[in-house]
Amino acid sequence: MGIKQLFSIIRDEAPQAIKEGEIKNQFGRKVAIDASMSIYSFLIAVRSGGEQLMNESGETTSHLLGMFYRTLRIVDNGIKPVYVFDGAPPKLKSGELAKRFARKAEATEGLEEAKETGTAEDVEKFSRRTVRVSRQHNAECQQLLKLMGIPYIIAPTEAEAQCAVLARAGKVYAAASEDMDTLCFDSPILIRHLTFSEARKEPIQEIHVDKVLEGLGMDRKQFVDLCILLGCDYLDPIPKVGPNTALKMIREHGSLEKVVEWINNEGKNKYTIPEDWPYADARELFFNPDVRPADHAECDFKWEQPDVEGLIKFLVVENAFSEERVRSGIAKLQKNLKSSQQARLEGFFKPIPKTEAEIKNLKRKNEEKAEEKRKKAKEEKKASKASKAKPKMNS
DNA sequence: CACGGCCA
DNA sequence: TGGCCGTGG
Repeated sequence: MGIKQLFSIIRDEAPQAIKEGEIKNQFGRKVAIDASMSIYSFLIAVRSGGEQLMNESGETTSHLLGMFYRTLRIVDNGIKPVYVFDGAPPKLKSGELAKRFARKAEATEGLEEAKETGTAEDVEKFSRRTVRVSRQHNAECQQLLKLMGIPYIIAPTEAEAQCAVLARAGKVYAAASEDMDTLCFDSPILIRHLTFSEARKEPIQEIHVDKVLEGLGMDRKQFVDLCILLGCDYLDPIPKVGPNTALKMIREHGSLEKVVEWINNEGKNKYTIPEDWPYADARELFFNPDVRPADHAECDFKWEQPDVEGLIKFLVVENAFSEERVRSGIAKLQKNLKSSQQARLEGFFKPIPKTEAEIKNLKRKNEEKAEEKRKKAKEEKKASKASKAKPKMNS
């Protein structure tokens, strides 16, 4: 899922595109978060004894707990999140792609089921693999966010694409996601690991798409083609094509059309394009996703006071959360909303006046910084090559 | 996953 | 102070 190995390519070929930092650096920023993806990871990770957390009626609460505490942490760091939910799965012209993938998903599920031998470990594995975000999970999280005063919007299709639209329009600073696909949808900035910088040791990464293209020496179309070649959500990968080959192919041939043509002729002894490989449709999904324009009313959002009684009723009464923890969480929401209003009043977020001279100065400084980074990165690359160190990197 | 409590 | 581990619902 997602684009495998894209991150390591960017790290190697366009290190200037990745800025690393801590969550404090994000203070005061608005970010768009792919809600459905977050919910999915909560359903998988928030467990006790291998089982999802539940309320007294036996209904899952893992997604609510994950979303509640993660959002609190984000807000507590002065970040203003807007959550974006998936709408319908993307419709392709033929609708074939979606169907094909639904079948494939069912098939793997069946396989897992067949393999299941009944040991506790297998059951747990199985239950994790068959996790799907349901309509109810989404609705409950939306209810929670509403009560928390945190805005959300529902995308026509893919949340990633909608996040990118918001970021491009400047309605948020960045799209926050673990999924590199967001870059294909042309979000200017992608923030990865937004939440787990303090908890784990890993830094927050900001990936700047313009720098990615610059470093790779590609235009956006070639970049998307590269991503498709690396294996996107919609298409099977081409056997024997890994990151190195994919990069080489796009660089040598310039486009997927040419790559396919080459494989079908000169390259046919080594590579085979999967039988059904509608790459043009996949590309179309990245270039013309079904999204709401940023100036649309549905893309208006604001942060509001939490509904204290509503939250107590929903989380404590209906879902067995600890009242004490919920109340202290609410206090954080109130405090941070107040302090961000205060900051605005005091002109903390006052836009920097951009006179000609200032812009020039800023540009010069950015150039210098970039140059310095490039130098440093080059040296680091040399050093790591010399020592043959293989940096570990997993998505 | 996120938190808090515990211990070195 | 920070790393580990149990608990949350």
